[in-house]
Amino acid sequence: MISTKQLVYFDAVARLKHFGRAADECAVTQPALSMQIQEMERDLGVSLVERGRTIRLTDAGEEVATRAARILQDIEGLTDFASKRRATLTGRLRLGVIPSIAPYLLPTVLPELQSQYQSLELRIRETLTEYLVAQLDDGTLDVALLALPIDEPKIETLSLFEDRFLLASPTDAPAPRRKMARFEDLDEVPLLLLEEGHCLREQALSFCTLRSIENADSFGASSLSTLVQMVASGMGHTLLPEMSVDLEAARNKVRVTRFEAPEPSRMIGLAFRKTSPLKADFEALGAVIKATQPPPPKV
Amino acid sequence: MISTKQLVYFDAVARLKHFGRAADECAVTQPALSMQIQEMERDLGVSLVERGRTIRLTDAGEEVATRAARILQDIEGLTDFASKRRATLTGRLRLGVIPSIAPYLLPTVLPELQSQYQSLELRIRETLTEYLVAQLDDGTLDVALLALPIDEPKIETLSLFEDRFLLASPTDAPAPRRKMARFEDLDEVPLLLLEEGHCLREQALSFCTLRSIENADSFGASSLSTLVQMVASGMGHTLLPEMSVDLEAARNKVRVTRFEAPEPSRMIGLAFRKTSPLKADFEALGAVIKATQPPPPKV
DNA sequence: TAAAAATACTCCATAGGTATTTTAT
DNA sequence: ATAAAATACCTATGGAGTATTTTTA
Repeated sequence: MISTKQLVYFDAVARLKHFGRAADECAVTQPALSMQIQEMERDLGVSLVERGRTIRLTDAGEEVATRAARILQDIEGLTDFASKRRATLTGRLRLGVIPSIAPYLLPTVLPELQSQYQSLELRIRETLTEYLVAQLDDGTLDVALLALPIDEPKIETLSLFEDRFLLASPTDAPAPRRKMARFEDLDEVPLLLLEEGHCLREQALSFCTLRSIENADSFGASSLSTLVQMVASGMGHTLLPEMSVDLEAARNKVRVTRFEAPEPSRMIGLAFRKTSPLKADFEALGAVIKATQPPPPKV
Repeated sequence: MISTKQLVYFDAVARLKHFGRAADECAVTQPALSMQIQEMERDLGVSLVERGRTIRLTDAGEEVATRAARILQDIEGLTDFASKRRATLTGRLRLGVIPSIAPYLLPTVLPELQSQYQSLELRIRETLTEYLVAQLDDGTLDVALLALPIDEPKIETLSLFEDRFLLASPTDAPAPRRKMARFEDLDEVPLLLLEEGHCLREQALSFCTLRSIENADSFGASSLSTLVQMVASGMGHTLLPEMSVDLEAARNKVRVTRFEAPEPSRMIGLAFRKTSPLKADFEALGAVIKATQPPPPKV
């Protein structure tokens, strides 16, 4: 089969009409180049060059030279493309985000990403952890931003930062006895949660005592926004991730209280196939996300 | 630089999504193929394949696969083109012919060539030997059909057949004493010739005695047709190449007589640069021309 | 005779093979 | 546990270098 080397050598001969100078341009000796041209003519079964004191391309040689030049351009195009892709976070990146993160982080993260990585083409998909993991698995997603841990053999994760849970209560509820909330406080009141499937629901429940679990609403809201509105209307209390507080507490009248140490929290991180060769890109992505977050809480 | 081998191997991997089967298809072992793919990724500086129990192309890998497939197609196109050109007498052939041959041979030769070599693209140029040789020399002509010998260091020739000269006389001239003409007959009559530059003029003169040369018209006709018309109108005699007799004598009233042995003749042949790699094609061309000629004279 | 390409030969890089290990599921 | 790719190591092909010959103009 015709090699790129032969195409390069022949292209030089076609342009310079001189084996010696073509060899110089290709940084090889004249016999080396001559041999490759002969081999190429043998492969093709056609004379490409008419040799004399001065050389000339045959009619077939002219056509082959044209085609060779085009092929070499395409190969250059290939390497150029690759050299652009060498930089981290370029090209298409399919990012999945869970619903309890997306509305709070993306508004700050996306502009930052676009400004730092102009050639990044982000495709965002927002759905539950379960589906994100399945899509990572079947290759329809490159990376997911969600709450850790993810316990899947094929999945590797990267921790980014802790996101504390705060207690959200109706403003018309009795004023708290302490400045800081305690888990036992939940025993006394109805607890509102997201619907089944949201990891936030399970995480919240994991901090509760048996009593408070019995208080939990078994229907569940379909979004944090709805949940906060329910709290504001006095239907009960809930746990809110800190990243959502600015947005959700601002537009609803709810009282937000931190818990006593140890404060409950979720770990936010990235998940991706452990076979993915894009780990470096995901680390860069993680750095950008982390940078948009306020500094970690002082203990 | 990316080699065609790497493109072939990667194309197989991209299609089959399996190193082992790709290696089979390429008739190499799996490690050999794996090494080339790794080398290609190193060259490009980009991961192309995500390895796991089952493999997957990266986004960059998909793009590279598309480009690679196209490049491989173009290389195939190149070799296909060459394999078509492998046959003799295909593609462009620039053929020069002298004026004293063209009108008599081409009408039979060209249809025969076209029927035997459909993919031959003939370009015909008709001019004097001197210019044909110069154009062979500077590469604007591939081969010329003319009268031999040609004495040029760069030019090689191929003899095809002898073309006898016959004596053409006005029908109103005194009836010849013999059935066969003799050179001395020319001493008695005015001799008409083509104008300067036509090899036919020099060839005719070379058969004549000093006496008959003095009879020669010093102006000269610009074509054989004109010359024969001049003979027909009684202005003198001339030598006609046999190949022209059917056409020229038929439409003019002239008496045509063969010479006694040794009959004067010219050798018709092909001329081309001795460096030309198309000699095989010229031999095929010569064979076709020869085949259109009547069998050689019996001695 | 001079310039250029072809040939002869030698050497080394590397592609490819075999055997084995590592990795992923 | 198994399938698949990576690694280690070795061999051999062939690409490239030097020196020389042949050919063309």
